[in-house]
Amino acid sequence: MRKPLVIVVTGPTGSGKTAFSIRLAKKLNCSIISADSRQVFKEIPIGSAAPTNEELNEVKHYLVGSHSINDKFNAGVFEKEALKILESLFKENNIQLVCGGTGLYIKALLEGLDNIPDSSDEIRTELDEIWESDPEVLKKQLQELDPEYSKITDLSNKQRVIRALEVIQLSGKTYSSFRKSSQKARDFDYVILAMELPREELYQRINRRSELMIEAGWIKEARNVFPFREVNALQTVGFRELFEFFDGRLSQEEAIEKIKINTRRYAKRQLTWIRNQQEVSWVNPEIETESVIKIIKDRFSLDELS
RNA sequence: GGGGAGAUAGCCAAGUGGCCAACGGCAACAGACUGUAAAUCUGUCCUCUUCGGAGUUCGAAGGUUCGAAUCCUUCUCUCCCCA
Repeated sequence: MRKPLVIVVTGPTGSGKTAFSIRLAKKLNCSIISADSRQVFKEIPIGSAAPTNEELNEVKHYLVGSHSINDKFNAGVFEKEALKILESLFKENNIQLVCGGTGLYIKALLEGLDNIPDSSDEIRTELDEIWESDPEVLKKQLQELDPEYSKITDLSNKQRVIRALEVIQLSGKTYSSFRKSSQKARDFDYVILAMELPREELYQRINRRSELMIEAGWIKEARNVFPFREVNALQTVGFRELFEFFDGRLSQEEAIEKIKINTRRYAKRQLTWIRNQQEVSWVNPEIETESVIKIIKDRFSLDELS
């Protein structure tokens, strides 16, 4: 018997992944596991452009609104939870869908993360304070403690430097000693479909969607989570700008304009990742599901697909 | 009609004789990415380039000067004030 198959639907924000994946899931009679680092949080469905309740009723979704912004959620947690869900879903149907725009999460699920110690808030806070007062201290420290990683990483990238030092503190070993980039064995095959749209059209969709999200009550949603503005889950395009609006540093119009710009920039980063980190098949989000199924059939010479 | 201010690269904007292809910022484009990833960071950004350079720019046209985005003249346009 052949291995189960995971169909991954990815693409930049606003490219139409959600609608596409729901169409495909209904055809294949399977569920959808979301690979989206913000849609997991139940407090921010509007701001993360999560599937609507109607959409959620059409197809069973996992990892959408399943966690709280105060929970710890990251690529490692995602890898573990998504694998567990997949395993149980494969008992019903050996084709399943993963849909999302968080490239790192998808990579973690498909290839696995190396066994590196999990993050520690205490150490991070401590290192963060040092960085804020003088980044050079930590840069030098990393160069001494892990010259190998210092060479390949960007020392002006605070998050990278802090993570490396964090791992060193936690383990007593260098960060580079953990980084094997070894692919973990997975008992499923996968194919990645990426939504392809002309850049101009994508940007127009993003602009329009930002307005719709505001109309749908995004500002109220943001007000509700405003007290937790420091949590990682809210270091997110849109919320930051709305918080600035609440602070009185931006007018509402300015905040919305900035949201559009920053969402476009985010989409661009996603495209860079997809283009260079993964091997994907580009498809137009309007494509007929029959054509998609044909692409997959051809790839895996599957006959049981109907 | 009279008086004043200003026109700089896609946008905002600094520069008031040589160190200016022109500070900064934004947008745009490209890239990196292993537990913060909707995060974080890097590069390009007048044209051409064998990346050493070469060529054309600072509203327009003239002029002064060894040398002008910067000084002078005229013209065009924009804004403000008084009529």
